[in-house]
Amino acid sequence: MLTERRSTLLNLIVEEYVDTAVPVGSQYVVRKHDLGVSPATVRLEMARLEELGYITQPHTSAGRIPSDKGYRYYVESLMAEEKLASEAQETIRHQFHQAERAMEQWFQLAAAVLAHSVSNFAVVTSPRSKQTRLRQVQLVPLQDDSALCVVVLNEARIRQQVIGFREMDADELIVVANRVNERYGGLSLAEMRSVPESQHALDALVVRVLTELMEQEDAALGDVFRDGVREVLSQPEFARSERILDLIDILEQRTLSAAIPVRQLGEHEMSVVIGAENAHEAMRDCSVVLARYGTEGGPSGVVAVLGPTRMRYASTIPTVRYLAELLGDLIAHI
Amino acid sequence: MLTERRSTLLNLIVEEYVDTAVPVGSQYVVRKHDLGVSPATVRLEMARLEELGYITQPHTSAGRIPSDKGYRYYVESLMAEEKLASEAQETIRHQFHQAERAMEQWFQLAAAVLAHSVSNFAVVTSPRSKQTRLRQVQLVPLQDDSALCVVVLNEARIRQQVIGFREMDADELIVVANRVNERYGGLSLAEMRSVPESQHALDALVVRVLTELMEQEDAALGDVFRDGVREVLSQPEFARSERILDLIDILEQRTLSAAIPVRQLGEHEMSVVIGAENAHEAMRDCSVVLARYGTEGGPSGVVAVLGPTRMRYASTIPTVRYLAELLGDLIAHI
DNA sequence: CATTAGCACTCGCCGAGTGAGAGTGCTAAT
DNA sequence: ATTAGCACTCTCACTCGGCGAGTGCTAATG
Repeated sequence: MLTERRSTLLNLIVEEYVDTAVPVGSQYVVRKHDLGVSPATVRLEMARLEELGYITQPHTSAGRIPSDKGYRYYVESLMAEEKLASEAQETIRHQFHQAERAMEQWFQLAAAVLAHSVSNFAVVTSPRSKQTRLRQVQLVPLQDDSALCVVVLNEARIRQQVIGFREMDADELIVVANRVNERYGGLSLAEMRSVPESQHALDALVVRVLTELMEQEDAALGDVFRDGVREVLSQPEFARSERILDLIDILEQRTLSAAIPVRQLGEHEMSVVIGAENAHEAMRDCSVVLARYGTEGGPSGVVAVLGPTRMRYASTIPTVRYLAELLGDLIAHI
Repeated sequence: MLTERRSTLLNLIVEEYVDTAVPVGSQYVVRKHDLGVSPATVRLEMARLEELGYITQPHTSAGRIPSDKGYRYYVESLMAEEKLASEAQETIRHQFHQAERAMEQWFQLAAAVLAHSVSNFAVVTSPRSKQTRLRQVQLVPLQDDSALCVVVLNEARIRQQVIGFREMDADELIVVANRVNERYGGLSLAEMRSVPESQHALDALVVRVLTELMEQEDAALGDVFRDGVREVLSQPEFARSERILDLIDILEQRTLSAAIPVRQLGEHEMSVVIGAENAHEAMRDCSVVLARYGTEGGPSGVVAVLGPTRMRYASTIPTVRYLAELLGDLIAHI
């Protein structure tokens, strides 16, 4: 625990630095917010805070900047979460009403809105539940020897796959689809496997495709929607740096799931990962704020923001939380 | 037309500069490729080429670099297209065989392969034909008052939309879907509109959703797959520049369709847009190489590469062409 | 004992100055 | 038409010094 004075000092340093991106000096602190003490005293306290590991100097004779530990302390003990302005809430809510129908767009929209609100990179995954279940299969004839297999899974997930056949006709496809739906509709992967294999060769073929596909689904996260590369890259810490490229790689690729530690996140929980706490090398000076959204036990997804460690936690965290709630409400109505 | 000597000189300058990104000086040219002339002569010719607008100097006492006009002349009259090494072809072909089944992934893969092959940003759009046609509709019950409307269009395009009903039961949905399929299956938007409206309220509702959706489809390009932000941003021209951000914006957003002039591109044609020929301000020193792929009169999509004007046209163009052919073959087999 | 004034010291950040190198254009000779 | 020679230009990299912000230490103070 820190003494009262050190706490307020650390608080000041974090907020000042987050605001300006300039190392904070003792005189500046005293001048701007008048604590009743002199710069010298502040320096003493700063030296102490540095020994304890909460702040560092980029070089001798520069001001202090918060260390990862300092940010962590700030987030956990000092920060006063800024309430989301009700107008902001209204704006966000409004944008969602615009696109009510096309569910696919919700998540993209969520990512865009979030990225814009917090001026950083945002990620939203579509919700899914622990177990994939088959809802319905449809076989659409393409050419003489192939058909499109349209698979509807729980949570309105849709997958498609081309299947090649020896020969077939359109009517038979309907029969096959009906049989498969009857036997396998509503089942999870494990349950499907316990059903004895059909004698009909076509059925078996379709089922094989289905199980393969559902295996993949069970392993994967939801679809990932991102936005805000521009926002995060206009932050001064990335303006002139080769690390940008590594970061872009992370943001762009599917490596994303590695960067964002979704797994260890319970229902309705929030989590903040700061700087070197990140698994990924290139994210040493980034932080991630993430929240799970969704219904208890039902399908759930993730909302996350990625930015420099020097991030406005006090407003980012509530915003992420708000969006998670919003998405939770939305999908509850499906 | 340029004299023979000036042509070869321009050719040298372009290829040298493309390779090294360093302005090309007279002495260097003479030393490296021995034309039978002195630097002074080369300088004279260069001065002439500059007057004619094919090359420029970044500043007095620097070497010359090609202007947009110079690149254009190179592409149209000088360039010897490098044949794609047959191993490279094999590698690419091989990667496609890996992912034979999941058609959705083809285009993403194509973009990735292309971006990697040419070390620039790549875009691939999924194929679609001039007119959207309805193939089949499926209604999947979600809750008591809503259903998922799964729409299969031509070229195996799938769209989904949630529809809310007053009330309904699962069996009725099947009946509705069958009726709609019977009456509207295989029709284009225009044709659908000429069919008199159904008396069944549910049918009409579904049809309304369908037409709305197909309108959007007709207006939009295919799905867009991109890859290679990293590649293009590691090019030296973007390494230290604020224009990166604008460029990223273009690459990321849907503005993309504005950046890539797909419209004025006939079947099986290729097109190269150089520097200031681009509509977009931020793309002043970028070039785009694009090709249409697909079957005659049938569905078609676009393959494109975006990079700095200083791009290896001689290898990029054949690579783009090759990928277009490959994708054309692939989708011909659906 | 905590606080503070005073002071010497340390760095990073310009801005000016400099020399080297690469490249040019011009002129006069071939 | 070509080319050797030369003066000139401009960038780049480097150095040097002053400025300013900030620090840590010491000694004086309440």
